[in-house]
Formats: sequence, C-alpha cells, structure tokens
Amino acid sequence: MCGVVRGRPRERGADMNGAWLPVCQAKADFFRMLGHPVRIRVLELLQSGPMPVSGLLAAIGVEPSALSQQLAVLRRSGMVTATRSGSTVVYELAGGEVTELLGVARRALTEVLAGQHALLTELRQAEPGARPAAAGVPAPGAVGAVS
Amino acid sequence: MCGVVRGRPRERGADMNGAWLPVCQAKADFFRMLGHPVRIRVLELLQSGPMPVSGLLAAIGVEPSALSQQLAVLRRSGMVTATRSGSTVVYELAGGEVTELLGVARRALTEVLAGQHALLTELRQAEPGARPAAAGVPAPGAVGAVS
DNA sequence: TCTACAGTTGCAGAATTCCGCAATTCAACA
DNA sequence: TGTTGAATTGCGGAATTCTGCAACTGTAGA
Repeated sequence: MCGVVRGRPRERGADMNGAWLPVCQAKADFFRMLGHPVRIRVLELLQSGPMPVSGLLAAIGVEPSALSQQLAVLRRSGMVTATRSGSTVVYELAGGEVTELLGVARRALTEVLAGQHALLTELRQAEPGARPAAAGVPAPGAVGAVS
Repeated sequence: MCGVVRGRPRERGADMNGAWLPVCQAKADFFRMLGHPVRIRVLELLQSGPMPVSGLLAAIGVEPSALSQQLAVLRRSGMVTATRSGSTVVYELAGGEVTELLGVARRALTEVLAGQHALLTELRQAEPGARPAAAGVPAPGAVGAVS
C-alpha cells in the first residue's frame, strides 16, 4: 500500500520541475488515509480520549471486521496506537495535530459546502423548474467558469 | 463521483448511533478529493495566485489530459474556479481556507513522519542488520522537511 | 475559410479499495 | 484442559479510481 502514483510515474517530458512528486505523494497518501467515513469517525471519537474497540464498535455500528480493517489502516499510518488490556484493545490518538487538522478540515468543508449551497440557490432562482438537489451537488463546475 | 460509501451503505445493525454517516461521508469525500499528488500540487501552486493551465502544465510536467482530469475533479468539488481568457484558461483557488488546511496538514504530516522516523530509528537500533524502511513505513522522501 | 494551438472529454485497461464471510489468534474463565 | 468472547487477518467479488491515447471544442492567426 501507499505505492507510487499509480502505474508508472512516467516522468517523461520536462523534469526541470522540482522534486515535488515524493512530497506531494506523501501528502496525498496522508489525505487518502483520511478518506473513509469510518476512519474519520474513529478519529473524531478518539479525540475525547482513549477508547476500547468494543466502544468504537458500539458507537459506529459496523461489522467488527470492517472496523478492524479501518483501524489497521489508521494504525499502519501511525495515526493511532493500540494497547492491549487483557482481552480488550484500547486505541488512542498518536498525535495531537490530528485534532487541529480535523477542525480546520471541518471549516474548509463548511466553506466549500456553503459556496455550493449559495451556488445551488442561485441556480434554483435562475431556473424555476429545476429540481431541488437530487443527490449530492450536481456538479457546479461549469458555473463560475468560462466567462 | 462523490458517491456513497462504496457499494451499499448497509446500515444493518444498531442505528442508535447519531446520523454521523452523512457528515463523515462528506468529510471523507473531501479528504479523498485531496488524495492525489497532482491535485495537491495544483492547490499548492495556486496558493501564490491565479495561474493559467499552461503554467500549471509547465510546473507539474504531466500529460495535458491527466492535468485536465485532476483540474476537473478540483473544479467539480468547488475548490478552484476556472476563467477563460481568450484561448487560455486561468485557474484560481475558490476559498481561502484551503491554504490554511494545507498548512495544518503539512504540520500533521510532519508530526506523523517524525513519529515514524523515531520508530524507525528505534527499530534500527534494536536490530542492527535491518535495512532502512523495509516495510510498513511508506518511506516518504525527506523526513524533517515536508515543505 | 483553413490551420494551428490550448484545453477538455470519452473510452478501454489496469491497479486499488472496500465489503462481507470465514478462519485464526489471544486472553479469560469454567 | 476445553471453551467462550474479543479482535484481527485472509480471501473472493464488486465498485471506484487512475492512466494513456484518441477524438472533440473553441479561439487565434494565416
């Protein structure tokens, strides 16, 4: 896991660009590691302190194996640490920066969603017969674009 | 795009847990949108101001269609906006929170990598014959840098 | 008008991720 | 010792993502 770009980096063409690939690859892997609702939820729950797997299981409500899979991802990435206490395993956040990151991400997401909502309202006003957001946001790409 | 969990949300089991799924799903989609080195690089480049596609193309050095694909993802997600000026298209960041998010992510990543590096050093000391970063640790580029 | 260029989109193939079930490990208890 | 419960891991199948090439749209210039 966490391999290179995908198939072949294919650095043909100009390589006068700096060595941004390793760094951005690491950042992308980091964000991708956060790209799962169960993993996000686990990190949020762990912000209030250590918690056993049974607690996470009860709070999240997914199949044990699924939770364990996601916990393994977080563990391998060094986001959480696991400690065995008898027959239960207790997880806790490995670093304090995660909390800050999640907070900032929440703000950024709020802003993006607000922008999308404003855009949606605008679209709805411009087109009276439009349906009210069928599922998700209907691709606001081509709106602010192409003067 | 931006679909639900993966196959089926499969909300079997107890649903006495709050409605964390939609929120965490949105957050996960947000992070997943950032989970590609080219997209990260584009956002970083756009932090210093608007830039035409040709500039991004020269700075990143990937195939035009590949860049366009990733730009389309960022556009659909509302992270960037595109403006057509003659025959060139200029991209710019849609919101200012993105810069802050990337900064915090850099710090969190630095911490995680530092933790991994410490662990690596510890492992290397414990096992003299071990090769540096055999497996488990993604072995990113620089350790203390991350820029 | 025709050509050249900038940028985007469509499409098959390959790699990755995720889910659900079954099998396994480890500790506690009878 | 055998068993039960907690948690993890392995594996097949399905859905998604990414890449590279080809085709397309729109604008500037001959």
